[in-house]
Amino acid sequence: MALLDSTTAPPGYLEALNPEQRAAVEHGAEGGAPGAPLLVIAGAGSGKTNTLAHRVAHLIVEGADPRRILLMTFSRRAASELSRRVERIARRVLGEGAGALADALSWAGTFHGIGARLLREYAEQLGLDPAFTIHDREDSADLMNLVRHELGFSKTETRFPTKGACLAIYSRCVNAECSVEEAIGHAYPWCSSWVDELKRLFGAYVEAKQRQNVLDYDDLLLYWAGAVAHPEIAADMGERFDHVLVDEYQDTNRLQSTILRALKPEGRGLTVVGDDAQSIYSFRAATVRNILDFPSQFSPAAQVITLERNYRSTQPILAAANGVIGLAKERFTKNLWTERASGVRPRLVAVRDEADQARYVVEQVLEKREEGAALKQQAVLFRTSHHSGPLELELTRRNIPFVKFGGLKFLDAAHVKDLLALLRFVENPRDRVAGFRLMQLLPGVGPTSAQRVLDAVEQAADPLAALQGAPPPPRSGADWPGFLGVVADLRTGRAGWPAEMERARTWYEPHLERVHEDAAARQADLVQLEQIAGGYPSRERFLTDLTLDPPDATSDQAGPPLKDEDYLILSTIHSAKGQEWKSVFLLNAVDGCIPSDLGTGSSAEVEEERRLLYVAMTRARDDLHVITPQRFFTHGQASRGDRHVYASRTRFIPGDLLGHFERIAWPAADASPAATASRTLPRVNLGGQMRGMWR
DNA sequence: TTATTTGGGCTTTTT
DNA sequence: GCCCAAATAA
Repeated sequence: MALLDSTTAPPGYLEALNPEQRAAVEHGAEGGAPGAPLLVIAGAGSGKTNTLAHRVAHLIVEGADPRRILLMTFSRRAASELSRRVERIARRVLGEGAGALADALSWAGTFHGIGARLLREYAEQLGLDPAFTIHDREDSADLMNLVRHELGFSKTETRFPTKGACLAIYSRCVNAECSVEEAIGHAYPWCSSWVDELKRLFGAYVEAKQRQNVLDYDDLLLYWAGAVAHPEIAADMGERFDHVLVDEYQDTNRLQSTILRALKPEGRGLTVVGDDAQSIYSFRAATVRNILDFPSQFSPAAQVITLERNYRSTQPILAAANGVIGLAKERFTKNLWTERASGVRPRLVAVRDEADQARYVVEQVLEKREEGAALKQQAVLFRTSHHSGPLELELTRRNIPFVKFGGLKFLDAAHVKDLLALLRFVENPRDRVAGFRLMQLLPGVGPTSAQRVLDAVEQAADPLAALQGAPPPPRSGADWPGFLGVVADLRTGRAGWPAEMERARTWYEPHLERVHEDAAARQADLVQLEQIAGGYPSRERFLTDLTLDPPDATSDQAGPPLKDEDYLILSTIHSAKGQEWKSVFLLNAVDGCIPSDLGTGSSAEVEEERRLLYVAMTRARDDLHVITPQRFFTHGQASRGDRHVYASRTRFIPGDLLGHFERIAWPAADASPAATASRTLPRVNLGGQMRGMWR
């Protein structure tokens, strides 16, 4: 590789890198000035984060201004991890005075977070009110539903798509930059008779958002792309950043690539990093074309550097993972290799049902802990959030602390949403979804009278004055002045932030007690929310950051576990991206779960499910347990019912790959009739049976 | 007009 | 098991 012929010895802090990593770090970095575009194909466990951190630190050491570096990652967790590492490296090279440098790395975050920041900054030029509030997915669905009702689509002869389906189609149009017809495509065939209505609905949805001064997730990218479609704005924005680095590029969509190209048309100073074998977000319109087509978008073409040496997993684990991805229909990259020899193959564990699966995991986890592996070094991964249900029960019963990533979030709880709606309504009184939710908390106020008040508010030049002056809903009684009072108090901001959280909570608590039976537990959540609020400088920052980057873990305890506490990690495979653990347990490695029976429609979907299994397996450093329960109890029956179906090993581990695994049955073979019986029963189609239950 | 009940349809992954 | 819409009760 021509890049490697640098004649001078590397600076000390680059010595630990292998030649390819070093090439990626040093590419076009002389003097810290922006160089030619670079694509780094980084296989799983190939030291990607480390390389990226070294590249950023190296640029700074060479003289680049950290305030002029834009660093976009997939989650803010990844962004702060990266910033921390950059700081550590820079500090080691530049000495203690470097502390301020990493703080200056202020443009590190997700695409959506950076978009929100830039849009507020450029709001005036773009004709936006900088006080816009941001709707999360549920808020967006609620607004879509309001518009759907207004247009009369909720009572059509044949059923109109649900709010969730409408929003999903809309979102795909925006993110994939395609038409409604294309978005419906094969993913939503049952909606194809509604194309004209959907277009009308989407038009009205956009108008509603604009009247209310709210943006949804997609808007953060869409308005950003719209802004940089104007060359003057693109030039101005692009010039603010000498270097633009994007992580997990395989999971970006067309809209994001449009933004990047507008910011850096020549590709100068542009670095993207990713691995097409780990592309698992196509349901969010991510496309591997972004990474595959990147080099040829520029002339001369971008330099490509491939990292194939894996530092994470033992050789047997890697062999099994390579075997799985080797069966993929299309392969664009490499086989990973490692020097981490081991005689222990990954385990393929057959258990009778999900309860045994949970017991197996607990037994193994405790055994590993006895051997010295902290719980935090061990993770249990699964395809969908509810797959961990039986395990969570078992962990709770055995008093083993755990934290779960993915699936339902803290913020999705009704009481948390209620309180946030109040803050958002105060921040932006035109936000109809917030107001609508809020007013209906008052006894005697339903949809009709809430709408009436909101109509008055929305049209007024001064919405808050209009609210205070609006005729009270007839049956709202003394609660109405109480509501107006809290809104007025919070609006003046006299109490200051975060003290106003307490004011908000005091107002909400009586309503909480009336509406919910388990008020005590929910109150604890709100106290916790108040603590989180204390970490933010203002109400606006709190609301924005919380919607763009919600706390993504839930645990069995009331509060977040303390830093020094030990707990087991439970995570969806999607949320496990970029992470690694000493031991990994993969639940439900059976057809119907992986691949999900919903994801077997097209070959592209099946291929993505295969990559999902690959991602899960490559998270493991030392040992990997792939578990296949044979019997699933079906839902929709009394808890003591015994209706069940049988599942077979995932199609992604066919017979010829079994040699990569140590196959065991657990509990160790005994003569119990159930265990024997299950092994002699025929294979059946789990997905088909589950669907058939509802026909 | 609001609150509650009932019946039918769908059920993933997330910024 | 959850969401939604229509029906029914207060």
